Amino acid sequence: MKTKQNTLYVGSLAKGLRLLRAFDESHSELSLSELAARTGLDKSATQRLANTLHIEGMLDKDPGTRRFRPSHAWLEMAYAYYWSDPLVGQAMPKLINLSQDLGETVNLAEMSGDHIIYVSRLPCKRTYFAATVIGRRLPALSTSAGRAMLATVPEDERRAAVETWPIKPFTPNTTLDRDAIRASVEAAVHDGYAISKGQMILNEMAVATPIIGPEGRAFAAVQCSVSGHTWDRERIVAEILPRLQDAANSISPSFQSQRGA
Amino acid sequence: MKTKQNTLYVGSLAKGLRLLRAFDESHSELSLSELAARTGLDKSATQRLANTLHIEGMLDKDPGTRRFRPSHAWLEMAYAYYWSDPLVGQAMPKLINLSQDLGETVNLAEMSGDHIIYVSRLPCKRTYFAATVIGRRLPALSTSAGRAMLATVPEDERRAAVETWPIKPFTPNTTLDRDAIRASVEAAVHDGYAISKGQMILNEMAVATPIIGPEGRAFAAVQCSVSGHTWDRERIVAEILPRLQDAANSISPSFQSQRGA
DNA sequence: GCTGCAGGTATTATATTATGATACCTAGTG
DNA sequence: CACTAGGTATCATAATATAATACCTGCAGC
Repeated sequence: MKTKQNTLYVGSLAKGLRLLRAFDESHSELSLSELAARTGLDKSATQRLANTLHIEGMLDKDPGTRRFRPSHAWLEMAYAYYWSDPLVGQAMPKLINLSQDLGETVNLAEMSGDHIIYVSRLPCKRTYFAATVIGRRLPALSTSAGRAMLATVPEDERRAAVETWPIKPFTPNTTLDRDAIRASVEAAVHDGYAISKGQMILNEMAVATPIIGPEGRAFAAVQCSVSGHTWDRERIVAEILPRLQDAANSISPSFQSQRGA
Repeated sequence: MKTKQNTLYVGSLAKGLRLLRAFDESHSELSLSELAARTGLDKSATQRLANTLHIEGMLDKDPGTRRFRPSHAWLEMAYAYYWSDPLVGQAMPKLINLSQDLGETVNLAEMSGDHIIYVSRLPCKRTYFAATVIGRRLPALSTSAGRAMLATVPEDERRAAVETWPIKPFTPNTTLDRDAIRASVEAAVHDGYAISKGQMILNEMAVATPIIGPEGRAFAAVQCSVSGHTWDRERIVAEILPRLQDAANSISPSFQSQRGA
């Protein structure tokens, strides 16, 4: 193992985590050999690590197919996360009120490197599955929430982000032109909110307002998703935005603790 | 390490997982020494393992306080879980409809050993925080969902569960008398649903109907929580139950894959 | 019904890797 | 200012993870 030659680094643990990360949206259950292939570990290592994870209750194993799946422990981890994130506790009641008030889907997103991650979702209308579950990470530049947050950081940093952060097409309409993205972000600087259309799924519209943190900088945003068939920009600004902003502002208290190293 | 003397068991990985499990509801951020104390590992081991988890992005570290916290990766794990659980995809749209229809909080619970775990929650009214986040595990015998599910298993198994599964007081009204619990479960056998009152929090009421699986046995339930101040048993049966049952029945298709070893 | 193969399971000798004792820093307290 | 608690770094040691290999099992094709 030529990786991290550090006596404070436990390779076996890191490899075990690689097994966990092998599961995602399109790999929801994996056999031993698939795990080995996806992690790049050899058969023996995979066997030992997967077995350990199974014994420890992190992976379920179908006795018939011998395939591994994430266990309920993965949900318990989300539960523990929630208690550790001071924002969620503050925001939850206001988000519930907001979603009931609007009758539309309301989300809480946080900045996570150059992505955003949905921390809480309150779906009110049926949509596609991925829009209803928490923990989804999306490129910040392609989301209204990400742009609304970016709008609160200093100009140089903002520009750098628009130039370098990753983007990739989700729909034929996903904006891949960084100039267009910059325009959208700068509009958000001016307006204090961001609206996007069809970035993640066709005909979906989203509006987001930042939750301002300690130094005027946002690490989170409240976002509302609606159907582009029944809503347009004007009506969103008139009917949704005011209440969205009220909610975001009422959450804003001091969130000193920034995450990461 | 006298544990699992098995060559297919990687101790370091298991120890790393112990660190992760050290975080919970009442331990949302931990220092190195607290981690060591809670896991029973010595200082050096804790240091190395925590450091590894930090490098791998599983733990955030506050640069000021040097305390560790669950990272966003913990939410991503929930996301991966959702894709692996066939029930969630089936149930979600119906649950959304149901919650909008009722205007009350709707939950999806699954059996997890002798506990239930909330897999999806759609809060409609403000309640206490723990009732709004997924991944919470509760003793099955103390919940309407658990009792509704138990009601679908063979009699001997059911009796054994009522006798032996854990219970503990959450409120002064939590039922600790196993005879009373048996009565409640047997009522659910007869009625096809379970109603509980004040088990987890004072004056909260809950009604649950099982999602019937392959051999007539339920591994999941749809549950609705309401305030005991504004609802009573009769009104729940009259107004909530029918729609709850419709929802549960419409989900029921074949869920062959049972979890665990 | 037999053969071959893919995928899962079990064993073992080897040395790489995790270990934990100890020493060193740093910041906060009395 | 001295003291302490808590975090960080180092290192010799052997315990532990490793990966090669052999063994099962069940399925597909003949």
